Amino acid sequence: MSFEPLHGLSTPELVAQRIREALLDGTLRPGDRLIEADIAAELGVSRGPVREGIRLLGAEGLVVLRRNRGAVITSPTFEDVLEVYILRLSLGLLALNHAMQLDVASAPEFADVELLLARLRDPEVQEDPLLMMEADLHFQSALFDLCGLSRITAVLDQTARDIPVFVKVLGITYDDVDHAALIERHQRLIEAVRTRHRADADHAWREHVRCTVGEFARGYPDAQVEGIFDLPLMHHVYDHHEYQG
Amino acid sequence: MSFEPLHGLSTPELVAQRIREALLDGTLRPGDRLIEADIAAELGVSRGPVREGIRLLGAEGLVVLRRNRGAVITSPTFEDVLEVYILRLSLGLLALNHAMQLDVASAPEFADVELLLARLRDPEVQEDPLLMMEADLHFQSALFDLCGLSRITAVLDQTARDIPVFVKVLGITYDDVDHAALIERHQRLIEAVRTRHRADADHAWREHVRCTVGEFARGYPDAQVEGIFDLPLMHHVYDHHEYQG
DNA sequence: CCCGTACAGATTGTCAACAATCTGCAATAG
DNA sequence: CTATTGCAGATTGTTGACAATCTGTACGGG
Repeated sequence: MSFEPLHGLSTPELVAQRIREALLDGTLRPGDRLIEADIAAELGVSRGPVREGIRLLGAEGLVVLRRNRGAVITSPTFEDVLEVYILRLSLGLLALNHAMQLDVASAPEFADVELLLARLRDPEVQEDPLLMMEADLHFQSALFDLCGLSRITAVLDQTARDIPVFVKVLGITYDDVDHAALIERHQRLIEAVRTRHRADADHAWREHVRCTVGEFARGYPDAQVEGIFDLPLMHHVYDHHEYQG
Repeated sequence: MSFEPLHGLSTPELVAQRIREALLDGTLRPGDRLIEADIAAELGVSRGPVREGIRLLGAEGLVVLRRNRGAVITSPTFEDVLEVYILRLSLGLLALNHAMQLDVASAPEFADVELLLARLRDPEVQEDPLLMMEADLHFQSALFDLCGLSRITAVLDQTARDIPVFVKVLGITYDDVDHAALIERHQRLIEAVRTRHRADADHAWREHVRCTVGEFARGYPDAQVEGIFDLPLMHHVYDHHEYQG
């Protein structure tokens, strides 16, 4: 047996999903307005759920909401992508560290994480860059969930939903990514978490973010990455122990 | 002249605000259900705006939403408070660091931050612990806003809204806080940002969070703070430069 | 006596109509 | 000719009614 939960998504979530898809296939583009009535008519529902769905996207930062003036698709810049990755770098390290303070290797969820990593090896997934990116983010999300800090994982998940849209909308090319290297990094990451080797986990996650952003920057015309990751995240510059007591 | 913006809050925001206030004065308590129709009747509006307001609180983590089953006030634990402060510690450091990479001392907003700090010295504010806490968080919010990273400040602001409610609901006592010391720390923090002395800013913010949490832990019966801030945030344990290149 | 089912009340989800607000354009005054 | 004002259309905000779903209780079979 083992059934899927019956209704996966509520109507507003479905609406939000549809709009995200429209962004990914280019039907909707930055600057476009979202008219509640039009979307409602198109999807065959009333304005209520559509309104809620749009608010969901607003909270996510995918659309800008202005009172009495409706919703407009955001026009993200490469700096937005950088901000998202700064968030993911920092909160990812928090999540990993806290996960390793628990006995996470023996948790049943840990097996799921490994399953999701295996999916990245599927040639069919590797075929489609978007699919690959989504599978990658899905893996990362499951890994971070192990820490059990719901606010932190909520923020991480939010950024994860933004990434594919931003990449698409900004026209970032990421076709020539080295899948083998990516999987190798993730393998090291997961192994570090299992054995609770914090230095390795820290290293692997930093490296992954650095590589991903570097890859994006390569495919993107005018990227200004310096001063973001190289000029350190500040907490790292100065020795932590200086501040004890 | 110079008028205030005419309508400050939308109806849903007003509803959310009212519910927060009800939590702060004890009218609403953890585990209580929020019935849309009841609240609507009480506030003299229809269910629509009330529904939206409740969703706002849901996104904030103040209520738990379950499909078709309504909203229930969360029953936070002290660990929730710790998670919030871990987030604030980490993201605060990011925000400060990025603010100092800009020429922030000459920005007009910087003067506002100093004004908000001055408010903490007002004896009338110091009288009321809740007022003091809100003024403090307001100051911090303005300070972090200087970094110009909207996603990061959005998360910080969200946690700031949670804190007073969590403290009240958990029955945390914080009456005997040393106001002078708090202001002194903030003064050092603001000075460090102005002079772009990153080590000092880093130190001051860490210390503030550590003191605040320590204060809460003192007034709270069974607090388990160890292993959260002392077992480091991970990024700090290992030298950053080890990973360069 | 225990378990599963059927119902009734309560509550959320959805809808379509109405009111309030905004935007752009045209008319008007200076 | 430029700037302000007033309007019409478009769109969001709000409302009350209706539909779908959930919760708890009472009933009936085992």
